[in-house]
Amino acid sequence: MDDAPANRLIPRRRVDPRQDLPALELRVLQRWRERDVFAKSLQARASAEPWVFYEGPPTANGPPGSHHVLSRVFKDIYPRFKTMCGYRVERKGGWDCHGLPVEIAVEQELGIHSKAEVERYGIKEFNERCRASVFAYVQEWNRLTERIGFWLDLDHAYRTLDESYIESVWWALAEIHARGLLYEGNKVVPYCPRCETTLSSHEVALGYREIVDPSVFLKLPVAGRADKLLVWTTTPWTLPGNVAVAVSPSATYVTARLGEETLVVAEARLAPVLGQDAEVLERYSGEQLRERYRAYRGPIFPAADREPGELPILADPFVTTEDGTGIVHLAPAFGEDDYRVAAAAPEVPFDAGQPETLYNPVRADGTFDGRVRGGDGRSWEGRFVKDPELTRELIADLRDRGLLWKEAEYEHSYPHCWRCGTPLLYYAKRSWYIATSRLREQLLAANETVNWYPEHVKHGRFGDWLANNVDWALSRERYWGTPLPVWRCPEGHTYVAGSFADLAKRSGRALTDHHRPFVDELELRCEGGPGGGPCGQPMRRVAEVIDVWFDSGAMPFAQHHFPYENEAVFRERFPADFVCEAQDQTRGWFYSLLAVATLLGLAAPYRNVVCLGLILDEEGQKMSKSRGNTVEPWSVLDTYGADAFRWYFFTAKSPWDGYRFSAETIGEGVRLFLKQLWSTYFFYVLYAHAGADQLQHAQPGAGSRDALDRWALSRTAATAEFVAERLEAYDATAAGRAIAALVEDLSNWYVRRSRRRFWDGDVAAFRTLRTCLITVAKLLAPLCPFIADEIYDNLDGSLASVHLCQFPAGPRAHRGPEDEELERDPGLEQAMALARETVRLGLGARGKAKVKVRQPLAEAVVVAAGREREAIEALADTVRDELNVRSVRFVAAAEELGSYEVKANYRTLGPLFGKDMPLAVEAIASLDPAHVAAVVQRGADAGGDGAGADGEIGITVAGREHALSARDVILTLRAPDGYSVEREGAHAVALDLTIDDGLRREGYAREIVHAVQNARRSAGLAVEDRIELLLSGDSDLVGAAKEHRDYVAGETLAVGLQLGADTAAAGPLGYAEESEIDGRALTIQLGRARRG
RNA sequence: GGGCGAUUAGCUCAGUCGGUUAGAGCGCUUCUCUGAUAAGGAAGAGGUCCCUGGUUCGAGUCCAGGAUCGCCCA
Repeated sequence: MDDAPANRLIPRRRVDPRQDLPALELRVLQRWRERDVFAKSLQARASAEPWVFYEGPPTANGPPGSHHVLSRVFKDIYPRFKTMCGYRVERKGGWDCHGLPVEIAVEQELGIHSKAEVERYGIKEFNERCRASVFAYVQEWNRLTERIGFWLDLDHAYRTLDESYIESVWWALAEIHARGLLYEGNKVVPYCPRCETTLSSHEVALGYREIVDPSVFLKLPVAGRADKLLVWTTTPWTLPGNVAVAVSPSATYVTARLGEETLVVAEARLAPVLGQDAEVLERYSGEQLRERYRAYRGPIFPAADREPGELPILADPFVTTEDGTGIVHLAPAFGEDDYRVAAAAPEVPFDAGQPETLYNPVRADGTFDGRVRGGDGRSWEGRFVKDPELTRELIADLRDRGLLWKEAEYEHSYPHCWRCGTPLLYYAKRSWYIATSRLREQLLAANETVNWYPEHVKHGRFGDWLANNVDWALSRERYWGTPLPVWRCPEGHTYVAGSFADLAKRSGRALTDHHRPFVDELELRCEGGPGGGPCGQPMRRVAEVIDVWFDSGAMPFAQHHFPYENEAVFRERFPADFVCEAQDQTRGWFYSLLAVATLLGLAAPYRNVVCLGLILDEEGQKMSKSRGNTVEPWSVLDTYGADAFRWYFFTAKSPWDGYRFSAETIGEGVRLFLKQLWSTYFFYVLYAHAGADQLQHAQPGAGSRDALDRWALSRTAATAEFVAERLEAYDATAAGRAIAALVEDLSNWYVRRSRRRFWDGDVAAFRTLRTCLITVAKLLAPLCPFIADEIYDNLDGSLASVHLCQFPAGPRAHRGPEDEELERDPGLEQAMALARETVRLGLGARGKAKVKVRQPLAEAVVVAAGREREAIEALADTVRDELNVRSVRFVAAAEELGSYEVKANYRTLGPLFGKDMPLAVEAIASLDPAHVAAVVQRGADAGGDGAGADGEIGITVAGREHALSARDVILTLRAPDGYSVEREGAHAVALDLTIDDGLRREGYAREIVHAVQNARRSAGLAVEDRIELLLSGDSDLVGAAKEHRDYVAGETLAVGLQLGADTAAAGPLGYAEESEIDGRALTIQLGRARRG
C-alpha cells in the first residue's frame, strides 16, 4: 500500500479515467480479504446494540440465478447501513438442506422414479446421496455471495441437516405436542396413484394439461317426494364416495316441471340445463331448499357396507351457480371443499379428528376396493378409477337405474403427474397436522406488530392468508428430511421425543445421526399414555418426515441449538429486526417463521419484512430455465460488475413491483451514474496530483470557501440526511436516486463551475470536493460497496474501509471531523436553484438567437425582484460567467420584457370558492395585470410571503366582494415578439445581442483558445504540460490574440507565445494544425516547453 | 372461481395532499459547450395517463365496474 502523503488533500494513488469496474471490484475484494474488513466491522461494534438479521436459507442443490442476486443484495444493503449507523449486525448464513427437490434430483441421478425403487435401493444409501447432493453447488453460492459483496458469515452457516438443528426442531415439535396442537388427521391432497405419492403444489403446477372429461347430470330423488335434485359432476368415479350434496345458501333455486319430471336446479342454470321449455313452479333460496327437502335417497351407488337410506342436503358458500346445476355432490375423500363441508356438518357421520370415519372406497393405488357395487350387484374391485372404460360402465349403470339426466363432455385443464403422466387424484391421506387455525387470533395479532414493505402485504396477501388459516399439514411420506419424532405403541399411546438425550434414555441407544433409517431402527417400550401406567408394549416411530418449511421456520432458535445451548444468544437475537425474501415466501418462510414462533408462545419473529417482486425478462415473461430466458448472473458481473448489478436492483424501480430485466438497462445505469461518479473522482485525483506542490504545504482548514463551496457542502449534507431517512424506511430506491442526483450536481455544476480554481490549486476547492466525494462514498457504501470503498480508500483511508465509518447522517450519526464541514444552508440551496434557473433561461435565449456561448455579450437582463433578486445577485458572478456576458442587470417591472398575465391559484382559491371557482377564475383574469404586479411586488419587496398585500386585490364573484392575497394569484409573463427572451413563470432573462468590435475580438480570442486546446489534445499533451505556441494566419484573428495575449497564453499554458501575420512553414515546435474561425484561417504550431 | 399487485412518451420509469400547460433518462432530429467525463447544455418531435361510469369547482391521482398482464390460492 502507498504511504499516506503528508497532506490528506493528495490522494494516495493515481487513477485511470476509464476504470474497468469489474477489475476494480476484484481488487477491492482482495483488499477486504487482506484487511479482514467484514470481521473488523463486527469487532468494532462488539459491545454495540445488536440489530438482528435472519438469513432465509436457500437450497444449494442448484446454481444461483439473477433472482437470488436480487434478494441477496437487498439482504446486504440494510445490514451494511445499520452497521455504519453503529449497530452490531451479525449475519449468520444458512442452508436449507432437506426436502423433495433434493430427493428428486437424486432419483434422477439414479434413474429411479418411485418410492418402491428408493426402498429397494436402500434408504440409508439414498439419504447419503441426498446429503452429498444438497451441497453440490455450495461453492458456487459462496463464490457468488462474495462476488456481489453480500457480507454473510458463511463459515458458521447453520444447516438444517445438522444434528443440533434437528434436535432444536424436535424440541419445538415436542413443545407443540405438549400444548396439544399436534394431531393426526386427513387431508385431501393431489396424489399420483401410480407413484403413490403426494405432490406439492409446485409439482402440480408443472403438470396441467387440457383434457376432455365426461360430465354427468344426475337426478337424485329427494326423500318422500317426487321432486328430483339435478346434480352435476365431472368426476363420476367419485360418486361411490358420495355422502351428501350441497347448495349455495344465498343463490336462488327453482322447482321446475319439464315433461313428466319435477326437477330442482339453480335459477341461473335453468335455461342452460333444462332449456326454454321448463315451467318454473316455485322459487326459493338455497337455505330454504335445504330446509324444504332436507335429504335425498342414497347412496348413489350401492355398497356392501352402506344401507339404503337418506343422505343430507347441506349449504355452503363455496358452491357456485356459474356452471353445472348449482347443486354439487360431496365426496369428502376426494375434494378439499367436500372434506371441509362434510367435516363441519353434524348430519354427516364423519369426524375429522377420527380419520377412520371417512368413507373412502378407493385404495392407495387408485383402484376401487371391494365395497362398491353396481345396480346389478356387480363389483368393480381392482379397477382403476380414471379408466375410461370403467367411467362408461359407471354411467351406464346410473342410466339403467334412472338416475342419469344427461351426459356431456367437459374440456378443462387438469393436473397430471409431471413424472409419469398419470392423471392426479384429489385424495384424502392421513397426515400429521399442527392446529395453527386455533392460533389464528394470535397470528393476526403478531402480524399487527410487523412493518411490511410494501405495506399492502400486511393486510393483503399475508393478512388474508392468516385470516383464512388452515391447519399445517406437517408430515411427508418421504425419506430425506427431519424425521417426525413421534413414536406409538399398539395401544395408541404416543411419545414425542424433544431431545436426543431423552430418546437415548428411552431406547438405550444414542445415535450419531437422527435421520432415517437410523432413527426408525430404535426400539422403545411404551411408558404409558396420559394418566395411565406403563403398558410396556414396543413403540415404533411413525414413518413420516416433516415439511421442510418447518425446518426453516425454526431457524431463529435452531440455528443456535436453543434451548440446549446459547440461550443468551437466542434471547438477544430474537426477534429479527429485518428479514427479506421474494414475495413467494409470504406463504413460505414468512409464514413458517411466524407460525413456529406463535406456536411456541413467542412474539412475532421479525419487525420489518421487505418483500421483493419477481424478475421478468425484457418481454415481461417470468424467467425460467424451460423458457431459456434466464440471465446468468456471472455474465452481468463480468461485463458490468457487482456495483452496477446492485445499483440496478436498488434504483431501477420499487423492488416489490418486480423487474423487467435486461443487460442493456444495467449498462445504462453504469454509464449514467457510476461513470459520472468515477470521472468526478478522477478529476479530483488528477488535479490534486497536478497541484501537489501547492497542496503539499496547505494548512488544514486553509482557503476560504466561496458560495459555490458552501452550496456543494450544503447540498451534500441535505442529501446525506435524506438518504439516511430513506434507508431507515427501507427505501433504497429513493436513497439511491438522491445520491445520483447529488453526483449529477457535483459533476455538472460544482466541478464544471470550479474548474479554474482546481487548475489554480485553490485549496478550498480541493477541500470542498474531497469532503463531498468522501461523503458520497459513505452514503453509497451500503448500495455500491466496491466503488465507494475505492474512493474512500484513496481520498481518505484513515480507516481500513469505508464500511468501518459512521454513516454521515441519521438519528444515530456521530459526525467525524470530516463531516463537520457538512453544514446546511437552505437559503443558499434555494438561491443556487434560482441562479441555475436563470442560467438555463439565459442559455435558452442564446440558443434562440443562435449566438454561441463563446461569443461574449454585453448584458443579460434578468427579471426578478425581492428575495429572488437578492439571491441571484449574490451569485451574479456565476450567472455572468455561465452566460458569458459582461454584466447582469436586474429589472423588477416586467413591462420592459413583455407583459404579465394574471391567473388564479387553484390550490388556494379552490376550497374557498368551490362551485363558483370558474367565476373567480374569470374575475381574476380580467384584473389589471400591472396593478396586481405592483401589489405583489410591494409585498415581495417588504420581504413578506404575500400577506402584506392582503386586501389590496379585490374581485367580485357572484355579487360578493372578495379580497385576495398575493399568493392567491399567479403572475406569468406573456411573450412579446421580436426579443431574445426566455421566460418561465414569473422569471425571464433577455440578452443584449449587440456585438461591437471589442466583443467580437474577445470572441475570437476565445475561439483561438478553444482551437489551441483541441490542438493540444491532438498533439497528445498532458493537461499540465506547458507549451511553446506560434499562431499565424488571418490578421483579425492574430490581432485579437495580440489584444488578449495574456488571456490566450494563460488559458493554453503557453510559456512562449509568438504571433505572426504570415503563415509560417512548420517550425521547430513539432506540431502544426490548420484551423478556421468564422471563415478565417488560423495556423497553430505548438510543442512542449522545457520545464524549469 | 377468489385474493393481491401492475397498466403514464418508441423503451425503462417518476409523478408528494386531488390543483393551473403530466415529467426524467435512454433512443431520434437540430444547435451548442468542453484542461475530467464516449460526457454536459438548449431546442424539437413523441401522450386516449388501459377503458367506461361516478364523486368534485377541478381526477393520472379518489370510488365503482370492466379489460390486459403478473403473482398467490382454488
